[in-house]
Amino acid sequence: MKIVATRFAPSPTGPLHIGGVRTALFNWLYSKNKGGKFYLRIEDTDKERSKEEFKNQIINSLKWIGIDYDESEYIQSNKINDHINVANELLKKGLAYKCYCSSDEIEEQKKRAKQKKIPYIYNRKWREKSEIDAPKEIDPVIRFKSKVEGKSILKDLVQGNIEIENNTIEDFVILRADGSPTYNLSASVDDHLMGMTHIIRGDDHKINTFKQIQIYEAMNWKIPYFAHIPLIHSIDGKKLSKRDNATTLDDYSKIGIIPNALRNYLLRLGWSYKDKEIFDLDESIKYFNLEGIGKSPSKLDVNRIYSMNEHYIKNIDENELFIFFKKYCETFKEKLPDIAQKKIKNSLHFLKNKAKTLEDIYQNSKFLVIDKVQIEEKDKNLLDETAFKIIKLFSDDISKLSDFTRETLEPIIENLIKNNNTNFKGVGQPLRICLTGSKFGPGIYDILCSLGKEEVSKRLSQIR
RNA sequence: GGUCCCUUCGUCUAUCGGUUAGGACACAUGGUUUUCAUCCAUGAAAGAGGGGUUCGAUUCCCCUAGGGACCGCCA
Repeated sequence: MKIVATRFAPSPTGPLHIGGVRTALFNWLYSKNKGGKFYLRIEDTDKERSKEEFKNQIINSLKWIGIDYDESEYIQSNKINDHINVANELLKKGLAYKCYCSSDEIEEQKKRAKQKKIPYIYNRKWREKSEIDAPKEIDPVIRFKSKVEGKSILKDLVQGNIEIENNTIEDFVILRADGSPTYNLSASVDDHLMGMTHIIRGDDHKINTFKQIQIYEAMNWKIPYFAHIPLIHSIDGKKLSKRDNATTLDDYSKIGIIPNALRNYLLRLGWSYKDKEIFDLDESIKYFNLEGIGKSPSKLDVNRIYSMNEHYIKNIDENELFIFFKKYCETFKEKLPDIAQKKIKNSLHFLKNKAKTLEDIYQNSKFLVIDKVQIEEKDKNLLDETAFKIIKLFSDDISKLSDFTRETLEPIIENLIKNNNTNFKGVGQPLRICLTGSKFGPGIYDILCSLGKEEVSKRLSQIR
């Protein structure tokens, strides 16, 4: 039994979006599950639109979410000669032919088909025609001789058997007039050369698969297994496109989504394993299979990405979380000074409890590192004379404290409540406002202990 | 227009002929709490419609409707 080999084959003509990442993830997980290989192939044969920056973005996205690939990226344009050779071989075998139709002629036929509302399909005009009749001024394209009779069945691992009449597949171009190979040729040749056993890709490739299988058959190559996964739709029910907003990984990392969470979300979008929702990396690999992939397209739900993120923020190891946070700040906010890092790291255990994203942690941590407390205008009137009195008393009380912990602070606050005939809010709220500038924030003991005695005294003394 | 695919709560999904159709997110209500959250409990919420097959259909088949993909000398 041959070792399982899968690949992800994006074209670097735009930023990789979340649907592509899911395809990559499924391929990667499948090969990991089977102990196989996973490759990245950059399909950069569209010279006009392929950009180095997109290639880098693709590679970085995969890296960010934790998908690694065997060997180095396979650059399709480096293999063009192999593709051309196959085209020539097909030509020699009589399984492909030169077509001398001008683009104008083809366009004309398409237009006419549209007017008559009949499906356009190339009329195979040059399939049997002699080249002696060829117009000199036209560089021919090479077309593949598709089957014209009978039916083909694709045994799809996700969709089941798909049957199609062969005459609906036209004699597709495999070599352009300029001699360059087209997608269906290049992809088939590369997949064969790279030894792919399983091709897991979006639903939108289904018709291509019928073409590619014919190339395999013509060349007498072993046909890989195919699995066409349903597409991800945006909330309006359409296929995600590169032109949609907020669908690249960068967009999610920018708002403070962590890779583990997005990976888990993407895994469960269109795939399931019983009722299980949370899959750590090892579990993803252990349980992933093709049987769990659903047949219907699924909609992207940002809400769920947030809640998944919240779950991961609250549950992953704090050191790991801090590494994500640090990286996040460096990339999207500011490089944190060591002292700020230390303070935040020590406070992560309570900061994370109010956070859905790394951005939230960043916002929540601000009170720790500011020089001077700015009290929000709307909260100023909450500080009345009683409040100032209590703050003064509190300051006096803690000045005698050698040990500044929850245990030593609790009796102080309880006494204040009792002696001033108030409740916890009467003490906690003014303290919180004076120390953080807002009436919202972490628990009062978390604030006090994370700031420390000196900083608390300093901030309280600066009031008024 | 042609070909192909899909259809269970708002969303992601479980169910592989017999279930009070389950879970998760979101939502609502209540509780805990020290503000905001968290957390806990409870609730509302689904088989597109119509025919078959069957003792029995969400599940199998057909039709209709709706949605989607593809129909490039792009990938």
